[in-house]
Amino acid sequence: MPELPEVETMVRGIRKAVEGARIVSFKRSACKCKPISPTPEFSQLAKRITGLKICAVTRLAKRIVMQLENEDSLVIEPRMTGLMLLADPPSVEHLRFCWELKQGRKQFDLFFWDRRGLGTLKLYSPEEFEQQLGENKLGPDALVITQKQWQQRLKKTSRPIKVAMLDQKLVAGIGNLYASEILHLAQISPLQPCDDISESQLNKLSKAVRQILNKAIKHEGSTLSDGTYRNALNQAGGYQNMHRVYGKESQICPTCGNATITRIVQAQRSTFFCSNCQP
DNA sequence: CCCCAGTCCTGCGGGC
DNA sequence: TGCCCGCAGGACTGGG
Repeated sequence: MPELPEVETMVRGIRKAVEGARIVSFKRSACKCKPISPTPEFSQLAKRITGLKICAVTRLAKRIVMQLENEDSLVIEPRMTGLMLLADPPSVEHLRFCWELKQGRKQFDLFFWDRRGLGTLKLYSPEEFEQQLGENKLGPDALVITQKQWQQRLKKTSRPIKVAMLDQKLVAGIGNLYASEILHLAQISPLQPCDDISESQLNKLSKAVRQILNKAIKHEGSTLSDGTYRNALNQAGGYQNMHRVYGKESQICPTCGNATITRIVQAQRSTFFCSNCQP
């Protein structure tokens, strides 16, 4: 499921080809499943972006932002199963949108593919962008947040740390999979109340966040057994082979070799941890 | 304001 | 063999 590392991999995978390219056409795919409705509606959005140059492709938390030459931003949120691809998508039936792009003499396609269709596509003016995705809507990016900021933000709440880490207003970019992996490396129980976390634990946490996310980026993200996540060239990631706790219920903890991994449900989401390493 | 449960969406796997 | 149900978790919404 695309979290920060997977979205960063998508951005890096399309950036070179897409930055500086011009949108020749924008098409909606006629798949049998329920169509994704962009904002604004498709024909209006198509009219507003056709012919424009894409100046920059960046990541904002778990979103992909394509900055257009007229200052509008096209924002893609892959959510659970969305992919941005330069290569042919995994299947034709879940292809959602296609941008025909031209860079110099080269013409090529950029695809948005999404099996479950929870992904979103939105076009924002600069004012709308600030209103919808400004600082009060999203916390600091997980790769940039400092130990001091963690401390200031966590002391304000008594929620369990794992639940708070998924709150995008508190910190942006961490999702369910990496939250478990980060807490395991930091040796912190997912149940620990935020306002109860010690200085030395904060230090471990802020280091573990960057360590896990950077390593996951290096390995181009996690492709789970359903095989959904792919990079821009439709290739699987490699970080799933390095998971220590996520999806490992009842298996021996690879860190301590003693306890077995426990699965609990927090805020309706699975959490995996080792009760020995993370007391 | 804070927090939680419910909702969207599709494919898959288990139970019968 | 086929059907039904629950589950996976991004982010948003409504209500306590």
